[in-house]
Amino acid sequence: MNRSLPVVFIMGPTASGKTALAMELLQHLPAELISVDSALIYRGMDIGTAKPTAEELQQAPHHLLDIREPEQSYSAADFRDDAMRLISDIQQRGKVAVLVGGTMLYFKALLEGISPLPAADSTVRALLEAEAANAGWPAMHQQLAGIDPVAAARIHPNDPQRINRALEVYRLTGKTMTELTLQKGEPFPFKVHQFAIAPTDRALLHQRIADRFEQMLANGFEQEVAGLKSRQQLHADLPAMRCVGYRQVWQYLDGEYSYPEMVARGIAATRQLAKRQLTWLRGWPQVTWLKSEAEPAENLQAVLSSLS
RNA sequence: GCCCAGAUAGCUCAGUCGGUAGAGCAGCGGAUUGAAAAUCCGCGUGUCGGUGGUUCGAUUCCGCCUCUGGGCA
Repeated sequence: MNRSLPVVFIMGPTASGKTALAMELLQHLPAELISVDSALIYRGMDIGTAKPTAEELQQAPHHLLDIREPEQSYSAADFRDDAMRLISDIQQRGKVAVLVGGTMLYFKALLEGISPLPAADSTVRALLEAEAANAGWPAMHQQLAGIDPVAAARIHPNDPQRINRALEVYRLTGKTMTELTLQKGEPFPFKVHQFAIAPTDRALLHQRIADRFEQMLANGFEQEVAGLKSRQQLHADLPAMRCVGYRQVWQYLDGEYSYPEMVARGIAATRQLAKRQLTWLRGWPQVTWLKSEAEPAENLQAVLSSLS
């Protein structure tokens, strides 16, 4: 394996122009793209995820797109396995792997590796959910405090997802999450050049988000969700159906609120996603910042020159 | 033109029996180890529409004005 070839990360909040930059890069570099996005993995979720179009994909194929049905699960660990394998493959073809996306936990899992924790187990999760429905999450948090006080101190009593996971780990292995995470993950073995792209002005990002959401609706987003909603095996609690925009359109179709309110909520949810992505990126080590509003050639040049 | 009801945070609204005010949403900051576009935590000064009056003191009571709904003409 040729480990002297660099890997490029292009990170950034939603609607910042990551895809455009990656596609531009592909014109000037022998490279392949890997998507780092927990929503783009789903087949049939195209409009609301702002998935690159068929023509764009023709010109710039992305790995890790359309690899799951909406009812299937995926995880940071799955992503890490997939991405590591793909990077090796790409390098063996003598090309640069360019990872583009906004799912920051996935980038982190790649960079720092992950501790040897058990995979999610839907049976155990369902059991814990049932217990929680009965006893309440505060009681579950107390239970966790008895098993793994360090984790309980770290996890807020109102955070059902993390309480559930910590209890799941214990029931599956008989070991606490705290004990298991003592063993750190494998750090990223490749040389990496990291870029983050975002508008300098938050108001500009908000404008781009609003414009894009309206465009999605004009492109038939509502019909896309209606189609998913009609599928027997899909329901509102699925991770895929909790994606930004999909959740709001689903609820609108259920009559929970009006069309204008759906639009407002969808846009707000997207802004909140972008803010969380920026929180990850702020203070991210060794990252070079690019501006969404800069000339494409300028950003392209910044990336290319770092590689030479 | 007349009558009624409103006018308080970016939005929707609550409230102050007169002692300058607080919720939800939005927004902002943060956390983040197999659900992560998820999940969770923290942050509330705003001429209380304007202007006169009563009062030790008015966002609160009274008058007038402006604007917005609704009704009558």
